[in-house]
Amino acid sequence: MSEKDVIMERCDCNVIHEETVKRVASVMPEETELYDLAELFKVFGDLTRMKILCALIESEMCVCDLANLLNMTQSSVSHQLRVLKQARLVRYKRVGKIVYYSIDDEHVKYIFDLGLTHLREK
Amino acid sequence: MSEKDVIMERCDCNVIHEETVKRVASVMPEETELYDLAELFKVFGDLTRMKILCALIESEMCVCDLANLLNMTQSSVSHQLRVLKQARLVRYKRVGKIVYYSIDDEHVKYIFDLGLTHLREK
DNA sequence: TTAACATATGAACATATATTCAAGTGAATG
DNA sequence: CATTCACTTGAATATATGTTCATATGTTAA
Repeated sequence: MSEKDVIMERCDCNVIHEETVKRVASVMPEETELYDLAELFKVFGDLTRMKILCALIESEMCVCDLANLLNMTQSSVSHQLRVLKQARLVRYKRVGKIVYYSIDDEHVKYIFDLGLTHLREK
Repeated sequence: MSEKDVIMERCDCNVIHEETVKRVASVMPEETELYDLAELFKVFGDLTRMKILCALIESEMCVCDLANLLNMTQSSVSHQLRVLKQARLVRYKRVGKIVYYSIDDEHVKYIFDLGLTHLREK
């Protein structure tokens, strides 16, 4: 077995259903798309961010309000808002010293509700 | 300021919109429900699991097939299938030596598609 | 019952990430 | 214009988590 073969051989087991594997391989989305998708759900996958999103679905709020509502430090909230902002799930507007955050996209609520539906039906 | 007050005071900033905070607080779901929701999305928030789910949406598959399709070790796939199993996103059936995995819940596809929709509309 | 195969699992390791702490902006206000 | 307030940000730390490696389990076939 050549060195190249060794390098190529990443799996330690055999293909059992070759046709299935081929067919599924041909319809799999681009890796980058699945990566982005995982990154999106990763943002939803944290209790703090979930709470922030849930609160913002209900009402636009400033950072201080969120920190008080969630009983967290303002810094921690701000860090998480940054993550939500980068994922384009929330937007903000500055009014004087105060920064108001709100949900950026209707999909947030849909995804939120769909998750709840899944949980409650089990 | 008493010791109790110090303990209670976890936030380092003031409530600016007290009415809003009170109202939102009154409609926030139970913490445990938001926790479960975050845990659910956390499962979607990993590229490997995303690939596995995406593949299983297309077809029932055994562990070896998945490992080959995704170019991963059998062990790694098996570990992730365990996570998906615990989240009730996939189910399995044993046929002889081979274990076939499939999607356990129609919601998986809905959530998957909703995520894609969100990404593609930006 | 021994060997081979498909899969599962525990421990170790490396990496990712959430929170805290300290310090830094930017805007209003006296 | 110095101070206060709302917020941001970088670094450090602690924790969570994904992969690997070695080994164990369960099934079939020789």
